[in-house]
Amino acid sequence: MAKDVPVNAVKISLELVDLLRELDGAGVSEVAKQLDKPTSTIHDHLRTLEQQEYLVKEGDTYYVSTRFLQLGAHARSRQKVFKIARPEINELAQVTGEHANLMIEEHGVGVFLYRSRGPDAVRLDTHSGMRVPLQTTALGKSIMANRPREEVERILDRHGLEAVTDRSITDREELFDVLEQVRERGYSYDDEERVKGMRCVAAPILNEDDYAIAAVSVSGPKSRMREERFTEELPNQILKSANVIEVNLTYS
Amino acid sequence: MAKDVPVNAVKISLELVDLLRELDGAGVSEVAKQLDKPTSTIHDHLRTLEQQEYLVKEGDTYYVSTRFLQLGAHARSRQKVFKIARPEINELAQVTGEHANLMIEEHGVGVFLYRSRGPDAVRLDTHSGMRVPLQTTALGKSIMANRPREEVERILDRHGLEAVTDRSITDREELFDVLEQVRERGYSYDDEERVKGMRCVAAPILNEDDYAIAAVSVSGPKSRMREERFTEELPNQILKSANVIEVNLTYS
DNA sequence: ATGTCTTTCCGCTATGGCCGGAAATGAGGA
DNA sequence: TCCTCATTTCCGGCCATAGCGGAAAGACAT
Repeated sequence: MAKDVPVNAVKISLELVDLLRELDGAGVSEVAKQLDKPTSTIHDHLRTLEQQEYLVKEGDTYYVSTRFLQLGAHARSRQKVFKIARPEINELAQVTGEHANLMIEEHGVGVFLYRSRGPDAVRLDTHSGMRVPLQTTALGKSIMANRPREEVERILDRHGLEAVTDRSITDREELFDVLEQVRERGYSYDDEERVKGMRCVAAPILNEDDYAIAAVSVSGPKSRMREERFTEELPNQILKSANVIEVNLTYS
Repeated sequence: MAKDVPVNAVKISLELVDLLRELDGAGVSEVAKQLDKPTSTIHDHLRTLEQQEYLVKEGDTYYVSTRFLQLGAHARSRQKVFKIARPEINELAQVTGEHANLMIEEHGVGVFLYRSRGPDAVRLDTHSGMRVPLQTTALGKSIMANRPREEVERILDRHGLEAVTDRSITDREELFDVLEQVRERGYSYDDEERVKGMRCVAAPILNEDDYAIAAVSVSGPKSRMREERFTEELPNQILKSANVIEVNLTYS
C-alpha cells in the first residue's frame, strides 16, 4: 500500500470512480467501507469529483457522469481501425445474424471497441468498452497469436492466466501451443471459454509488418455455431471482412 | 487559484485528461505549458494516470485510454430514458432522413446522449457525449421550458449566456420569453443558433409531473428544413416520438 | 422523543504533492 | 561522429495540503 504511484490522491479518486461504476452508484459510507478509508477522506474525493462534474449526486448517492461519455467517445474515435472497421462489423452482423465485434489490446487486456447486433443476436452482457483477459476470447487469441512471443510473455507476466469459466486456458505452454495453431490457421475459436453456451470465431487485423492491431469476430449460441457453419462458412466470412479492413487501413 | 476543491491534485489530473482530449494527445512539456505548471508536476500526474490505465503512452505522447469508454457506456446506459428512447430515435432518423438526437441536462449543460444518422444526414461534428450550452439548441430550450423558473435561473447564474453564433440568444429576458412560447407550443426551434446553416426541431420528454427529463430532436440543413415540413410535418413526427417515449417510460 | 445511521463539517498534523534543478534521452544538423 | 537543442525523466527537499479523527448536523426509523 506504499507509494506505488507519484500522486496517490489521484489513484484514490480513480479507484473510487471505477467502484461507483461497479456498484452503479453509492453513498459516502458504502464507498468508504469498500475502499477501507475514512468517510471524511472519501467525502473529500466525492465532492471534488462532483464539483468537477465527473460525478452526479442524486440525493445522497453519487453516480458516474456523462463526462466520461465524451472522453470515451474520443478515445474510441481516435483509433483509426474503429471508423474503418465499423461498417464492416455492421455488415458482418447483418449477414451472419449474430453479434459481430471489434477488439483491440490496451495495457495488456482486450477491449471491445465496437459491437453490432445482428437480427438473430442473443441478449448478452458484453458491451462496448468492456475489458477482458485476452486469452479468454477468440479475439484476444487472434491478437496474441500475431504478436512477438516476448510481448505476449510480458502481458502474461503482468496479468496472469485467470480462468473465467472451466473451459478457460490456464496453462502458459498450452496457450502458446494454441496460439501457434491460430497463427498458422489464420483465425481462432472460443468454445465457452468466457461465457457459458457461447462460441466465437475471430480473425486478426494485421498491419504491414504482420503485427496484430485488432481483431474481428462473430459470436453466438453454441446451438447455432456448429458443423460447416462453424468450421467453414463463418471463418471465411470473417477472414474476408478482416481482409477488407486491412486493405482499407493501408490505403487511408 | 486558491483552494476551491477539497483535493486539488485530483482537479489537476482531471483538467489534464480533458486537455489531452482537446489536443488529441500531447507530450509532457506541451501539457505543462497549457496548464502553466512545471513539467515535473505534470510528469507525475501523467505517470499516475498512465499506470492506472486511464492514459496510454505512445512514444512520448500521452492519449486518453478506452477506460473512459467503459465508464461512459455505463453512465449512459444508467439513464432509463436512453434505452427506451434509442429505438424511437433510430426510427425518427430513418423516416425523416436527417439526424435525430436525444439530450439530457447534467450540471446545467446539455449532453447529447445519443444520436442517429438518417439516410440523408449531413456530416456534422456533433457526437455522443458532446456538451453544449442549453440555450443554444432546440433540445436545451425544450428542456428549460419545462423546468421551474428558479431552476433555470440557477443554471443561467452558473453558466451565463455565452453566444456560439451570432444568432444565439444572449439576453436573459428574451430567453424566458422564448421559453414561455416553447412551453405553450409544446416544441422548440433552433435556427442556426449553434451551427451555421443548421436548423433543428425538438420536443421535451416529460415525467408525470410535467418536468422535462430529456428532449428529442431532428436537425438538418436549412435548405431542407423549411415551409410545412419545418412548421408542421417534423414537429408532428417529433411530438409523436416524444410521446411514445413518455408512455414507455411510465410503464417500465 | 430517542437512538442509529448517514452525511457533512472542522481543524490538526505528518506526509507526500509540488517544484527547481539536474541528469538522461533523443532528434536533427553540421 | 560529435555537438546542440528540446524534451522527458529522475531526484531531493520544503511546506502546503491530503488524509484523518472527531464532532456536528441531518435522516429515518422505532
